[in-house]
Amino acid sequence: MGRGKIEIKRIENTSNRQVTYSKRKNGIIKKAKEITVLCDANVSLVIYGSSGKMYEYCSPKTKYCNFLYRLVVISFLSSSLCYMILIGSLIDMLDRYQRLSGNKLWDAKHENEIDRIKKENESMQIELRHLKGEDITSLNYEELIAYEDALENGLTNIRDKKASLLGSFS
Amino acid sequence: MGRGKIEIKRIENTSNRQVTYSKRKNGIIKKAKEITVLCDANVSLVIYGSSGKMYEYCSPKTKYCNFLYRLVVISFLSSSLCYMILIGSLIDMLDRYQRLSGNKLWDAKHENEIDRIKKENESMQIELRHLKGEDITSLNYEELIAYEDALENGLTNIRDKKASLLGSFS
DNA sequence: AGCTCTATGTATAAACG
DNA sequence: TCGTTTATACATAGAGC
Repeated sequence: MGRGKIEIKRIENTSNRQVTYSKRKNGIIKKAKEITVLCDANVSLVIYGSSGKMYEYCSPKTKYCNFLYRLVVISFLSSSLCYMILIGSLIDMLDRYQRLSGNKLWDAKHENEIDRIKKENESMQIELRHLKGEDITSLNYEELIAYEDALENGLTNIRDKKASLLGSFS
Repeated sequence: MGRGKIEIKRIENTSNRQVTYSKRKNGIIKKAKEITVLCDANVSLVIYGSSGKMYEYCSPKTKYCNFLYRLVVISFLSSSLCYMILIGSLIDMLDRYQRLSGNKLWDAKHENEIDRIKKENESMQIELRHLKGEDITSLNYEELIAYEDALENGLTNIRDKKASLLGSFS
């Protein structure tokens, strides 16, 4: 094009590549805007180069697509790292998706449930250790007596059961 | 352009609009592909017209952006309904996002984690009940002996501790 | 890095099949 | 509703600043 036709392959010269990128990026965005107006179309466009700077265009018409407009992706490919910054209504969008599709992607209540169960878990673990006589230095006398009673009671039950099992053999 | 300059405003003639849409859509997609190759850029492009049929392009380089490529939006604007069908790796992408950003949107592992903790919880509950001598009808002789040992051991530890507490008072 | 210029390659509006 | 054609408008590569 222009002063000379170019082959569609990677432009090796870095500065030429950058210049072409900038020009063509503007060109595409312009075209995207035009087709939006001319044809009632909906366009979501995200372009980003190796600099990490991102440009995007989203036609205003389809509000349910605007999450694309709000999706900012900064990709540092050179360092093999990819950061994604999602702003705004992604969660809303996912919520909508879940409602419409019936697919359960994510449940805010899970977090609470996990917390609750974990706490339950922890206290049971402590009780178990206490019953086994471990970690009992922090216990006071009353607590020790309570555990002693529980253990004696359990022992009695277990021994009764044992005896009944032996009895059934004879 | 072409045989005559056109103003950038909605093309009222439906068939002309459709033709222009089709041509320009192809043009934009071609440009998107070109800038991808020429400039090492990453492009995500979604276009859809009033017909509801959607076209998209996503440069292959940035796999972390491919969810856009896999995001199919069928929008029935005329009926004020919006269906979103998200295929494939959206969940993976969100997971990656959460890891990289530290933002907790949702955790796919929650479900598994809850299951795991619940099972742990359950087995501890059973063990606790057994140690207290409850629900022991299903236990066999060896298990009873194991519990008896554990209880005796625990009782010894608790009694020792009790004794040492009493001793420190005198 | 960003702007202008300009020759030239492309995209495309309109027309036709 | 599709391709194909073609004249024309537009985009842009390269150069210069």
